[in-house]
Amino acid sequence: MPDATGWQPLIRSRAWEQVVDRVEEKILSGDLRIGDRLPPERDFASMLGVSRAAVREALRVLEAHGVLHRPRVGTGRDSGSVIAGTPTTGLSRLLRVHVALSNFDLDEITEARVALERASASLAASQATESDLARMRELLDRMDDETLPRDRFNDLDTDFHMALAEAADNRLLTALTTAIRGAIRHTLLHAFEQLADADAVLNALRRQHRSLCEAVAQGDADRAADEVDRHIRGFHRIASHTLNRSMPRTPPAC
Amino acid sequence: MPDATGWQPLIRSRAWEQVVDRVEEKILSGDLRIGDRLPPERDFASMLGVSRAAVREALRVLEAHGVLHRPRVGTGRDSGSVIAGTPTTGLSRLLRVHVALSNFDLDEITEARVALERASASLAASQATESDLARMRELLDRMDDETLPRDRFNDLDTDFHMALAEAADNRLLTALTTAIRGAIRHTLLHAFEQLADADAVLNALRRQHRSLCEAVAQGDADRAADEVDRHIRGFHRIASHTLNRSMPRTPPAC
DNA sequence: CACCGATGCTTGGTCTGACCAAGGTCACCC
DNA sequence: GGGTGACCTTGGTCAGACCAAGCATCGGTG
Repeated sequence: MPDATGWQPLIRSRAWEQVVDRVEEKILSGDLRIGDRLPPERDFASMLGVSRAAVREALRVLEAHGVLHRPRVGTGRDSGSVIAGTPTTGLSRLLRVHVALSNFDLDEITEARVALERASASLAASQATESDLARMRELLDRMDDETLPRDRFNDLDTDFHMALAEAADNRLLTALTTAIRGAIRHTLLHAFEQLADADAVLNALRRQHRSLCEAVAQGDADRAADEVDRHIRGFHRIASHTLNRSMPRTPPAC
Repeated sequence: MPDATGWQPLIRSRAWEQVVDRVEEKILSGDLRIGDRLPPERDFASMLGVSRAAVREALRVLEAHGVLHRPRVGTGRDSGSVIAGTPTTGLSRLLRVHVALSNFDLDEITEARVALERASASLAASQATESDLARMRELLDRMDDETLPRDRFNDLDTDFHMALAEAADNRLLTALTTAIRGAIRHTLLHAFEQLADADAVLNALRRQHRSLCEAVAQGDADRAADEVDRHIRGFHRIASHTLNRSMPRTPPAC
């Protein structure tokens, strides 16, 4: 929106920004696809008429967004900077740090998780394959181990929810679910470790997972959505209660 | 997951990655908050024992993720790199480029939109303020203008959906909705411009918006969710049909 | 002929040092 | 007192250099 005078100051875009834009243009227009290679940094720099440093800063941005693989040295077939298409890592990192900056609190995240996972659950119910179900059941079996350390349980829990998202066969839902889950991993783990009545809670989680899994297997989309909804909100209630007791206040800024 | 031998190759992390990690640690631990300043690049580099280039590459990554404001030169109060907390820009850019890389197709995106906006709509229905409703109605009034160019209509449509998300008072839902909408802005605009029976479609959209807005105003969460669901799926059906006719195939890779 | 090691090229990772431009500060001069 | 110009700080950019890792090639050795 222009300001009152209709004029706004020019923002000179920096060299590396223009490099990012060029690459993104090529991707948007379909010129660059997953697996394609960008020119070597030195060549690319001279092609674009900028310094190698500018190119490198641009490549770092693209890599951080999951657009490029970690570059490899040498002359091999996949040496250099290769177009990737792995949004999850960047997405997760981005969400995690913004969660830490308290742009998003746990209530908001829970609400979004419920929305996304309800959708995953009902899609999964209508189209999960046998191998999807087998994967989910295998994870649940491993979670039944009473001697499992908390962090392993938490990781398996994460894997289960990711398996559910994958069963929905929707990569965006999967990526968002994975990213959000990754972003709050530490928070959840902390909650797990502080649990007052841990065994009861863990058993409740196991029962809810089984029941969700059953609903998916039976193809009951509505029940699957409701199960995952109750499951997430239930644990969130316990977790936020636990966390509030152990960290009553965030320390004030200096 | 470790490989069969239980050993996996070390991945030496690069200098700039360690810088990013340091900054993120400080954010995760609460040491750095929104508005705080990082040291000047030169000082920061010598503090961390790396070159200025490494620091700069790290700052670019953080900036791309919306963690830092665009740095300002000079000695002013907000000169240098300031912690930001603006996830939407980075999120949108990230999603857009991954949409272009066909990591996500329009069906998947629509499903995710429906999931997120159903949640927004029902939350909004239960807690929208008068000013939220006024904002939404004002946008709808402006969309009634028959002479509006298609791109303006599209932008107002976007604004309406963002206003809905904001009425839900959940910043994560808002950020995700905005980012996804931004990622498919061009696609939707293209669909708008290719519409066969444009007036009929636009009028249908207007009716659906009004009816959604009414449901929110009446506090009817379930109806609001269903309205937005039908609205999004309906337009998606038309849009994908239109787009398929105008661009029957993506050209094969060379 | 098959195998293997040395050598050299390509490529990313890093650092140093330099210059420019923009924004602020402050002392000096009218 | 007010303007103004010198100076400092800070990011933006570049050139050039060196290192280490990965590959390819070639020549020697069995």
